[in-house]
Amino acid sequence: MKPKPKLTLLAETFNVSVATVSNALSGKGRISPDLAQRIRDKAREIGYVPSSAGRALRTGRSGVLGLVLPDISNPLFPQIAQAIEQAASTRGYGVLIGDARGSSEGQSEAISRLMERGVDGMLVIPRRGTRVTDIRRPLAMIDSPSTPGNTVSADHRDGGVKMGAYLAELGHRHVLIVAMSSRSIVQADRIEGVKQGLGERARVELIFTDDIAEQDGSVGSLGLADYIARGVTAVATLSDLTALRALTELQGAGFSVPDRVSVTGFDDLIWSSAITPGLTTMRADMAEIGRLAVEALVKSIERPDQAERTESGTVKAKVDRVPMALVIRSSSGEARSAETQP
Amino acid sequence: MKPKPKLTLLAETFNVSVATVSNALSGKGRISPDLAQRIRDKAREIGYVPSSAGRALRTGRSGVLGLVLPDISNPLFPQIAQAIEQAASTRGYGVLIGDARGSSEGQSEAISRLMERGVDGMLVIPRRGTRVTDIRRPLAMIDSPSTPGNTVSADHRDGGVKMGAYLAELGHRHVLIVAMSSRSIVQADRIEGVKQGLGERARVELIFTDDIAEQDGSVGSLGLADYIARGVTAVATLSDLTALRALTELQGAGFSVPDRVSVTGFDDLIWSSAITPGLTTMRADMAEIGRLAVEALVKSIERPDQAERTESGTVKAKVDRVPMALVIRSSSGEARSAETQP
DNA sequence: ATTATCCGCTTAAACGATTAATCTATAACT
DNA sequence: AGTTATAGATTAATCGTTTAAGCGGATAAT
Repeated sequence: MKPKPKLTLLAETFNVSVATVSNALSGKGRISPDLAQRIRDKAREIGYVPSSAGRALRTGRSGVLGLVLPDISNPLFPQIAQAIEQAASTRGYGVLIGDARGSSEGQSEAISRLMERGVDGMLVIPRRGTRVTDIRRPLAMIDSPSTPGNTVSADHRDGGVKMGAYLAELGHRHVLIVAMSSRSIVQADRIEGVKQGLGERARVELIFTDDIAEQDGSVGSLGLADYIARGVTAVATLSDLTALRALTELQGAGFSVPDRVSVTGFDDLIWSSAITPGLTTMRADMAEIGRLAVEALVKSIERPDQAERTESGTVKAKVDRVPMALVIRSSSGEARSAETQP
Repeated sequence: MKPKPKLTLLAETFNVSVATVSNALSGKGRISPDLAQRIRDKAREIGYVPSSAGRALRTGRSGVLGLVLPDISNPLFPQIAQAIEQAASTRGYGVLIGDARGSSEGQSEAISRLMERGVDGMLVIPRRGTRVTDIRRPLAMIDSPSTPGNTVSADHRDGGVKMGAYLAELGHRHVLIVAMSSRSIVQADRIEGVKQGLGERARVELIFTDDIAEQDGSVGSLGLADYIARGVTAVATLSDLTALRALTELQGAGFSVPDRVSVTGFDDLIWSSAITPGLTTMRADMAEIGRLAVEALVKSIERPDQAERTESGTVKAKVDRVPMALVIRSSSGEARSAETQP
C-alpha cells in the first residue's frame, strides 16, 4: 500500500519544487523540455492523478456539469443522457444528474443540490412551464425553439411539418393527432407542425391522452375505433409511447396496420425498431443536440467574455434548433381510398 | 453583485473566528447555543453555501458517488438511475454518471474518469463477464446473486421461478423461453428459474435473440408462428423489449394474445402498462435495490471499519438479493387445451 | 564594461473549509 | 484563598494544486 502520489512526491524524487512539477504536467510556465518529459514519464509510471479537490479549490472550477431532468423515468432520458455524457466527457467534463421527480419544487431542489455540489454549469430540460431562476452559473436549456431561453433543441415544429407532409403525400386527408399534454411547448410545436405539413385541405382531429386519463381515471383505451369508423386513415401520435399504445390497441381490435390505418410516432425510442410493424417515427439527432448544448455551455464557462447569452440569461449555441429526420418503417402506408372504406 | 459568501464573511460580521463559524454550522466543537443559532440564521439569510472543493480538500471526501452502466441506452437505465439518484441524494450524495458504451474498455475508461473526478465510491452495473479491478475505493456491484462480488440485485432466479410457476398454474405445458444473450448471468439465472418454476413435466424450448440476429443479419422476425404450430401455448421472454417484439409479431400474424398464446416479459418497463394487452411481467423493486446498494456503499465510505466486504472486495449489503414481484396484466391467460388446438 | 534579456527554477501566497491544540475568563469546589 | 473544571472562544496547521513574482546566472546587446 503506497501513499497516494501527490505533487510533492514527484517533486521530491526529482529534487525540484512542486511548482516545477505542476508546470511540467500542465505545459505552462518555463521549464526545460528534458526535465518536463522526465517528470511526465515518471508521473505516468507511478500513476499520478491530480486531486480534483485541490485543483477545484485553486482554480475555482470543478470540471463537472449538472444535468437536470423533469423525470428520469421518461423514456427519452437515455438518449439525452448518453449524448450529453458523451459530449461532456469528450470535453473533459463529468456529468452529475439531478431528477426533478416531476414537480417544479423538485426541479428547484435538484438545481440547488447541483449548485451546492459546485457544478461549473448546468444543462436543464425544464419541466413544462417552469422558469429556471437564481442560477449564478452558466445555464443551457434544452426544450423547444419556441421556448424563451432555449439554448438548442430538436426543431419539433420542423419534425411535425415533415411528418404531416409525409402523411399527406401518402394520401391521408383525415388524420387523428394524439398528443399527451396540452401544456407542453414541445408538443404544441409538434401539433402546429403536423397541421401545417398536412395542409389546408386535410381534416385534422386532436386528442390529449392526459385529458382521457383524467376523465377515465386510468390508462385505458384511446377509443381509436370510433375515429376510424369516422374515416380517419392515419393516427399521428406525438410520442412513440403513445404510438405504441395506439398500435397495440388497433392491432388488438383487428385493424391492420398499416393497411387499414397508418400509425406514426415521434422520437425513435428503443422499441420503435423492435416491434412489428416497425414504427415510422421522427428522430432527433440527440448526439448533435448534446454536442451543441455542451459546447455552448463549456464555452460560456471557459471564455465567459466570448460567450453569448439569450435575453433569459441562458447560453446561446451556434444554432438553436437541429432538424429532425423522418424514419420510415412499416407502420405507415398509403391511405385507404375513400371508396373502399366500409 | 455581492461577493459569494464564505466562512470569513460570516466570521467578520460576527467578529468571531472562522473556526467558530464552522463549528456553529456543523454543530461540532463547543459553542454557545445562542451564538450558534444567530450564525446559522445569518448564514441562511445571506445564502451561504459551503464550498464543496474546500471541504473536499480538507476532509478527503467529495460527497459524490459514481454510477457506471454498461450502456445508458439500455431501457432499464431510467429505473436504476432514478432509484440510485434518489437514494444517494437522500443520504446527501451526488451521482456522477459514466457510460461504458457497450465495451469492456469503455467500462474501464468510465471507471477511470470517475476515479479521477474523486468519487468517494462507485456503483457498477457490470458488462457481462467483466471484472472490475484496480479500484481503490468502495465499490458496489449490481448484477445478479450468482455473480461473484454482487452487492445486491433483484433475485432473477426467484423471478424466473415465480413466472414459471404462474404459467404452469395456468396450464401451460409447452413453453418457449426467449432470451437475449447467452452470456448474460442475469438471463441465465432467469432461464434456470423459469424452468424450475414450470416443473419437470413441462416441455421447454429456448432461443436467443442475439443468435437470431447473427444468423439473420438484422432484427427480423422471431419465427414464433412455427413454435405455436408445434404446440407452444406461452412465450416467456426474459425482457420486456423482447416481449414487445413477440407480442406485436404475434398480433400482426393474427394470433390472439392471450387467448391463443400467452406472452410474458421481465422488468416492467414503461411501456408494459401502456400497450394492449397490458403485459404480464416481473418487476424488481428498484427503489429497494438502489437503497440497499447506496446504503452499503455509504456505510463503507463513512465507517470503513464496520463495513463488510465480499471476497471480491466489493461492499456487502444487508441482503444480497431482493425478491421480484409478478405483475399480472392481460397478456397471459389459461393455456388453450390440447384438444381445441388445430 | 555596463546594461538588458532570458532561461530555468524556486518562493510563497492563495483557494475555503476543518480540526486538534490552546488560551482565557468564569464558575465550582475544597 | 487556592485549585481545578469547564464553557466558549481562538490559533494555526493542513488538505493539494496553481500561479504571480522573484532570483541567480548565462548570454546577448550597446
